[in-house]
Amino acid sequence: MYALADCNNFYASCERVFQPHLEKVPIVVLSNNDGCVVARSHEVKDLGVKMGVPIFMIKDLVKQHGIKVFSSNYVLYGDISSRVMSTISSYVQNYEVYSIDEVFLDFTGFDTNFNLVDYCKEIRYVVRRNTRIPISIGIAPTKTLAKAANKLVKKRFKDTGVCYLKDQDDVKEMLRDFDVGDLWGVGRQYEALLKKHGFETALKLMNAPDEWIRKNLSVVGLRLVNELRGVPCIDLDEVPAKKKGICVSRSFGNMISDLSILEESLSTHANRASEKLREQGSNCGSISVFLHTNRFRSDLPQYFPSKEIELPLATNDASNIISAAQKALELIYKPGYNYKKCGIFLNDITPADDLQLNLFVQDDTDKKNKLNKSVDSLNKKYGKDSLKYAIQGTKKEWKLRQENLSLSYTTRLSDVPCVDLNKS
DNA sequence: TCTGGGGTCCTAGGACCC
DNA sequence: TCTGGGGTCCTAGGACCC
Repeated sequence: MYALADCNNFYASCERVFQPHLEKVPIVVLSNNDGCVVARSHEVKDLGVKMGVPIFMIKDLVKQHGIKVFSSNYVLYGDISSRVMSTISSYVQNYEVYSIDEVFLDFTGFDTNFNLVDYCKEIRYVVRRNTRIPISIGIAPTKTLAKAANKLVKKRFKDTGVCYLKDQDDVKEMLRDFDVGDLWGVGRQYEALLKKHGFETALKLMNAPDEWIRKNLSVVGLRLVNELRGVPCIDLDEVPAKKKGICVSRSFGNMISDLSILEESLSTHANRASEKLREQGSNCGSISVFLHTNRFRSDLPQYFPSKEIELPLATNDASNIISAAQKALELIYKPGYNYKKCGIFLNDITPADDLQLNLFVQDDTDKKNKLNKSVDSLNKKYGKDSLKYAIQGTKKEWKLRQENLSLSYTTRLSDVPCVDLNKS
């Protein structure tokens, strides 16, 4: 048995933790740069606001219903997520943190000793008590079915918050009118294809012929169908795998044409990317830099260049990666365009302790390692970018738009809420 | 005026080897 | 007129996830 626990309207719920007066108020949280709606409280969902709509398209609705709008505050969400995960993980030996707001639990053997529904109700209660975050839990014999069960909670088991598919009879019963497009692993393309061929529900897909699935949805689709049949094909990944590629990119608050400002922004991304590389103990063998103009402005000239640079020695050194990024940027930069976004990819990732030397290249890795280690520990102690490279600049003319950012209630001392005991 | 930022896996096809 | 039978590796593109 597996369970999937997920946080309801996670980002929106996080904003409510320290502003409880927003409990019944409709709220949305926006993507970076205050662009699109990425989280909605249930009041907003009821108003018909879809996931991912640009906020400017619903500004009338916002005004009319007094929707509270938040910029995304990933520091807050990340911290609350780790509190939720640590509470849940105390109930089970093996678990997989699948995303910022979801965790798979391995309940193998639990069903003989526990009433799983009661057990999960207790988990829900304690998570809510410890963190104030509401969660839903789906339980079933495979991860795909647990995902589906979790989805069913919101439709049919709102009051208990738990849905348990004990055996294939439960599964068949529940999947009879489960939209095939709501399954984990069925996106827009597959949904259209499946419905065109008469597989409108999860139950119909479960009974589809293997050859047809293999041919049209590849082995990934076949795994999905087998999981629906109760045959586990997707393992629990307890240790997150090392990234095979690392990307850091951002849109700019405003369009930018000036090379020196692009350099500041790109080197900040390059620096961050090198930090991610060091965090997982890897080197990269090549980098690639890209620029984007604003694709929604059809009235302006468009330009989407990118450039890959191979490094002489695999590295995770910030200065090496920043200077390679700068070189690439100079090769693709053209004046006269209004750029909206830039970013860097790190590729050819290898373990840092497994460095292939080059007869013709001086290896100063040890020296660089010492420097990076010092910089990383200073930034850990004093806060992000306390110590940074001069090319990153200080003015941040390229910074994100974040007009409705909440405080970092749990991670910055000056933002910690105060309680006046005399008043209460 | 205003439209996010990350990732993974699989397949087909081409280039190459003997 | 007739032109084999194995492989590997890489890349681009397309599907998916949050």
